[in-house]
Amino acid sequence: MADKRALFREFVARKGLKWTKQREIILDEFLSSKEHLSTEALYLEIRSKNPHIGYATVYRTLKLFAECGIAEERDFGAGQVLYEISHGGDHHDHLICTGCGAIIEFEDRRIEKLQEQVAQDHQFTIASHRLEIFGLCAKCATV
Amino acid sequence: MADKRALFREFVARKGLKWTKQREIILDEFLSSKEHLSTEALYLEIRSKNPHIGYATVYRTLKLFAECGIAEERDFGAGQVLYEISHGGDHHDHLICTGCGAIIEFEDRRIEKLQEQVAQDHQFTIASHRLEIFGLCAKCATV
DNA sequence: GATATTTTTGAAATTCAATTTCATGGGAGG
DNA sequence: CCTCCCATGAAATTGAATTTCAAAAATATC
Repeated sequence: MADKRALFREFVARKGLKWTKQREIILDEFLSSKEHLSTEALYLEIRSKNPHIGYATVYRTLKLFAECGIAEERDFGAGQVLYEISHGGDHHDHLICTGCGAIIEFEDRRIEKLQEQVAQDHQFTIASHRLEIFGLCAKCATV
Repeated sequence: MADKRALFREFVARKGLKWTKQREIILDEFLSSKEHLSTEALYLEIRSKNPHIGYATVYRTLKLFAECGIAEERDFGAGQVLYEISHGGDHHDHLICTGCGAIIEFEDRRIEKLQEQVAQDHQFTIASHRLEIFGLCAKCATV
């Protein structure tokens, strides 16, 4: 994760922005998290350790992460955007458990290929895509 | 489309709701539209012919359409929900032009099959899914 | 290392669609 | 008719996202 820290520092420098204590704290907290977090959730997490950091700062910093490329914004239609750590260039999609909220990532080249074919059939140029499968994970299905 | 009208009337009766002039007008307007409409857009369209119908009524009626099954709610992440007429049981996905906003529907059984396979690999039970491909349509790509 | 310059911060305000409230109006059965 | 209960629509509320603005902090300049 050290490289992601470096990436963000470079990004901040390149854009003529400033390196602040808040950005460092938010970056560390974000990179050490494992889940898909909402701005609110990350804010609360940070708040518990650093009561002086405001929501707006977390919000703006997450936007910067996304712009920089170390984070990705995901809208699963639950009314709030979630941020996840960007895992390099390989695109992945999601299985979302409507029971417990768990989010499982997966990758399938065959599906991607078929998408390209569909796009071609419609003379459509792909910029991005998202595939989300909703249902129940193994744990929730047995309850 | 007459069958969809019948479906909604049945639904209204079954739920002990009432058949009103407003619901009839909104239903007709919705069924005669061809595009993916936001509540706001449908409201404005209806408003131009029937100034006495309120936004809340259009909003609530679209919700009823969705509950009844003659409409589907789609959230393409553009900040507002769009409604489309439900085309029977066959699921379809979308190509969304970020240039002109055009929405192209497509269907691909092979992709669906692969999704089922992925779900199985993760002991995941599918309830629904959505696949959206963003990019440029033929028209916008050449500009 | 003091000062000027520019960005950042955080509390509060604003936005915008979605959703709810509530008093009034309107169907359907008795 | 009349009574009950649902529907309507204007306005209020919600909730997340986003912006504002004055004070504070970081970098550049001398």
